[in-house]
Amino acid sequence: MALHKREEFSLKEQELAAFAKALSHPARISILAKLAKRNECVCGELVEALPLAQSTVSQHLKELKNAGLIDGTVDGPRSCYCINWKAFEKFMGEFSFLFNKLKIQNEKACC
Amino acid sequence: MALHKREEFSLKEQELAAFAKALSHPARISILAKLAKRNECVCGELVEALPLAQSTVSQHLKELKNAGLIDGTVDGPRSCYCINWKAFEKFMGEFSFLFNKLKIQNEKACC
DNA sequence: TTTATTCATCGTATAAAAACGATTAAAGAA
DNA sequence: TTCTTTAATCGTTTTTATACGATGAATAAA
Repeated sequence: MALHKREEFSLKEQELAAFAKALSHPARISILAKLAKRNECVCGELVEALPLAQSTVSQHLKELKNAGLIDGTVDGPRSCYCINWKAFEKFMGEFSFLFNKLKIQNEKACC
Repeated sequence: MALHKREEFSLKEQELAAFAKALSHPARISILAKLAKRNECVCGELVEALPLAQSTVSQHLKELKNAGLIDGTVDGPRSCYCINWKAFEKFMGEFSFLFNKLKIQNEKACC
């Protein structure tokens, strides 16, 4: 019985988990890094640079887009993607808030 | 054919993805947050605080431990867990390096 | 108009994750 | 020793993720 229970957690927890999930595959990390460096930007370039089929890359791009981490624009027959820095900063900030802040208060070992 | 291709990416990309994967479930976010706040620390307390069965919580703890994000100590019949801040900082730093640094250079929109 | 090119989507197959109950192992209490 | 408590592990089921080829839609070129 695998009734998933994601909904039974707080919205903040679900949001952070969803963000992390978008980053949880090396292909998506690689895509984001390439977009950050601006070497590749168009879908076809990403396909060439990755060891995956075109349909698979397209699928990963869709997941990143659904998570709000990238934006896509249609440029004729091509699709161009770029990082949504605002979303990225938001999530990184929330992780820092949730953990780093508390870290300072609880530097000593626990058990 | 789902021959997974995680190995075909760089080690750094695989490491970051593995870190993100550990954070990709709200239950694990919740566990980490509780450990950070030090309200709960012992496995049994976490089980009470979460809407999951004991075996499921134990499984999530194991994943966090395998990812190096928490440490566990046996205390008699109990198990006590705490966050590995060093690992946490390492990964957060790498994400910042990979994205935030480049962000400064490429503030303008892409496409 | 016809033909390529580019990419998203669909359908499908396999692998991994998530969840639980049952069992096991180890420590403490009776 | 026997019983209880605590938590890890095992086995199983269901859901989700990953990956690809094939198809389709839209633009550009011939």
